[in-house]
Amino acid sequence: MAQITKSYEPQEVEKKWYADWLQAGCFAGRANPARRPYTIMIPPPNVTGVLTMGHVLNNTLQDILVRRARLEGCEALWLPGTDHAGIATQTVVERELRKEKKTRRDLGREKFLEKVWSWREEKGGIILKQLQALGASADWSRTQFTMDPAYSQAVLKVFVDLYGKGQIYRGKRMVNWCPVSLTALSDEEVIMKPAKGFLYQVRYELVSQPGQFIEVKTTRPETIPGDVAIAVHPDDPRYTAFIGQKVRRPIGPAAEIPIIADTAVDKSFGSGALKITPAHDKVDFEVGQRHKLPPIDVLTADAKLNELAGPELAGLDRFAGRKKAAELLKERGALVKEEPYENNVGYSERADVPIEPRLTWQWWLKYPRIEEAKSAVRDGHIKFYPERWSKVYLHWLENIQDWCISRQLWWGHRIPVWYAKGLDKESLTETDLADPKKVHVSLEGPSDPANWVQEDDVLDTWASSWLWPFATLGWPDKSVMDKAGFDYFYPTTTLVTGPDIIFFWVARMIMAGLEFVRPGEPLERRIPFKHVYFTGIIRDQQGRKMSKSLGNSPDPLDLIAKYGADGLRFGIVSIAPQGQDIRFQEDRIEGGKNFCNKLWNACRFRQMNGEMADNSSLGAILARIEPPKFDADDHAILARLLATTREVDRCFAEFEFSAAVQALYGFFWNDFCDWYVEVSKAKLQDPATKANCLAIQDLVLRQTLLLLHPFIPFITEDLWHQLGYGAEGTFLMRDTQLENPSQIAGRGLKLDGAAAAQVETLKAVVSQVRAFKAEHGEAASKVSEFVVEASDAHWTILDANLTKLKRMTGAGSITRGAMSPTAPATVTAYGSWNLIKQLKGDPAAEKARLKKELEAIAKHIAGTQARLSNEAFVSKAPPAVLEGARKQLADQQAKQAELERLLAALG
RNA sequence: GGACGCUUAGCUCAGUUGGUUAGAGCACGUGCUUCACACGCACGGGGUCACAGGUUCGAGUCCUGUAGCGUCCACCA
Repeated sequence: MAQITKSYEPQEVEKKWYADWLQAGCFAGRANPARRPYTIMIPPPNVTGVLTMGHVLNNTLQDILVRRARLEGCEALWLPGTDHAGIATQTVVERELRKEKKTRRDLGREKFLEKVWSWREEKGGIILKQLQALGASADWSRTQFTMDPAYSQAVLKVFVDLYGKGQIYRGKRMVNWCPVSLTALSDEEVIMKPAKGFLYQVRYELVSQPGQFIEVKTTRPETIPGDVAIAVHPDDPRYTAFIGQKVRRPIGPAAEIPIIADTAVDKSFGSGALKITPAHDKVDFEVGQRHKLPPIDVLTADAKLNELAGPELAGLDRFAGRKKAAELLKERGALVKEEPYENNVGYSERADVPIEPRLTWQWWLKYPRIEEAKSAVRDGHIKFYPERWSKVYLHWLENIQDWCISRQLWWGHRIPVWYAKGLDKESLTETDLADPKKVHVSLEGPSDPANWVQEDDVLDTWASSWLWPFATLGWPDKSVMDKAGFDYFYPTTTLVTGPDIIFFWVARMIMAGLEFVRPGEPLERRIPFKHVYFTGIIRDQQGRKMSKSLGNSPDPLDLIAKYGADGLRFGIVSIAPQGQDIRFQEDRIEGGKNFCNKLWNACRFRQMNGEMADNSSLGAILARIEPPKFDADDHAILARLLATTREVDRCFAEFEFSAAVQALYGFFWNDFCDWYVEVSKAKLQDPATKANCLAIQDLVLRQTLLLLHPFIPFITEDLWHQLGYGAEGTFLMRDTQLENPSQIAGRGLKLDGAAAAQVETLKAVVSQVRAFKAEHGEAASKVSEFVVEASDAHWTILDANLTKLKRMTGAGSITRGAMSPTAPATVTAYGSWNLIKQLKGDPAAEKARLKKELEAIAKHIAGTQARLSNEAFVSKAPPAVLEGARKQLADQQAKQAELERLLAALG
């Protein structure tokens, strides 16, 4: 066996093991009835994306879950893939085209799509390669892409199916229009942002009473040419007389428009009168509908004013038009007032410009299974972690609106609808739409394609990714599903994602699963996943979201190069408590690396301290352990090992990853390295205790590697083999099962519970003695001589641990005897320790020190006594607490007495 | 306007059902090239747990309110 190197160098180790795992097919998930399935579908990143810190966290957690599942004996499937990301990808390619001074229309649909595909060939999958560098144990042979032929078939089938069920319809309605991307957007893709502007107070002259006006307030004077009415509240006494009268539109084509009454008007806002512009506002549109007032659209698709806005405004961009309209109003004396105003404006998420409410023909989806989707979460078939997100989810479902699923883009799934040639698509009626001679909807398309024209629009990306949990397993093709193990792996076990896509993706997947999978079967067989773990968002030091545009996100690959993939994984998980946003700190990643190095060196220490014995199985190690030779430290370390194992179990059950990491860190670094390994140094010198001590180390290291493996897979796999835990050709990650503590405890080991408490006390004593030395100017490494005055019981304990204690306190000798009154002493839980090298201690200083300590203890005693003399406390506190307080008082008083005795001895 | 989250050491954060003197990592100070590890060891300084009330024998923890920060939802032009 090769000697373990002095420090851990991750690069070679990571490369080697990832290649070996791939080579051996360790990541494959295959239906295996002998095991429980554990399934995770990756939230598919954008196909042309690159790895961000958010991906690192998200995918590390998924990898942790599947690796742990494997160790628990599950058949784990982590299915990877990418999303075609319609708008995002198309935007990127169009930007490239613009460098050549071309637009997608110059190329035409077909050529443009070729370009996108070749872009995808070039950049696609980079992110998956990056995930491999992170150690992701996904089944790459199953990699899916939402534009793959089979996946696309599933998407189109769903469209046809829902259309057949009447859940999908075409309608001319108000949509959120992005004037840059030139497409409709769903409500979820619109972000409300406060925008600074002006509130213009405008007066409209009454036709019948010249010189009389009605005033309205608006932020968008450029849409006045599109006004079709002025609305007031029917119950507003100020305006009762105005209802039914007409006013003149102050700018744009001359027109007389009516004053109408509608309850949508808020009496208390502004003047209480509202201009009605049905083509450019959702509420106005509804009002217009109610009053049968046809909309006048004064904007073009890219948000310039058109000829309907009148010659003064036509051709202007909407913002220039706004200024111009205000000027025109002023000139005509119609502008009463103009005041700075801040209101919320909807922005296009992708293009970051204000969206326009726009009346267009679109395809709409009435969500299926809304009620079932609610109960799936409400009744606990799907559990959210943290639970509070379920409230957000339910609230959204309560207020759900039809989903605009068509996009005026080219990159995406083209909608499987054909219109009869020559049909005027702009003026379709309900009857036309229902007529199969005019509108054809099918997977195969019409049999006489020459007579038909296919719909130009494509589907919203989310209208493909909402099928991810089952379309990736071959749905709806029965033979592919069987091959993929659909029956075995669905429903998936856990979804790991960010709360920012709870509506976009999570809720929709739930509805899709309920609608399409295993129709007629119980809800719990149709849901797409059982657990949803919502990660926090990674922020920078200033608390800003990490994003490419801000450039505040470190490149994960740089971090891997610097700290190793394991270091990065350990670090990121340790700062990611459940459901809380994370402020990224690189020093935590460094901490991860340092932990790996610590682990490495502890194994190195084991290897340097004796021949490796039979480590081939847990049983083999347990057979080498000799319980009769156990001392308190042996009992204590194994008890802590079992407790840590249980704690990690609990953490996995409750998705508390950072708590698991902290538990393992504390156990390994503090309990094992700082104490057990240190006391081992004495035990290893003694042939009588050496073999048992090494066996215990082997047991602890083995279990620690198993527990740590999901978090830091590379180094644990490597050390697993270096220490002989795994045979050649086998893998920790694939061929090993995590045994639970009761099994370990069940192999003839009776752990003494009291030993742990004794070790804790010994640690405190050692710590106190070290501090005592430091206080008196003796370096920890300096050999000191101690005389201890202790009770028989305490001395017995000290005596039993003498060699270790000498090493831990840096003592040449620790003897029992009478104290020197002049040498400094410290009162510990196990006797008073006298530092006799300092015979010439300064009695005055020593006195002062003791007095200070006495003062402190007196305070504590007073506090404890006060509690104990409180009648209510004594009668109401639980016995354990009461007893604890009494014992505390006794200890404090004993210490006080001892301090007083020392003080008296000083004279 | 509604909902949710956060506020604990200089920084980033833990703190399970209320129970001794509130913890960790980093940073800081002192001392250590001790035969696993300086990516380390030992010791130390540092907190009126945002604020104000309340419940309780006992509150960082439960309740009410206030403030600040953040997120989401919402058709006030």
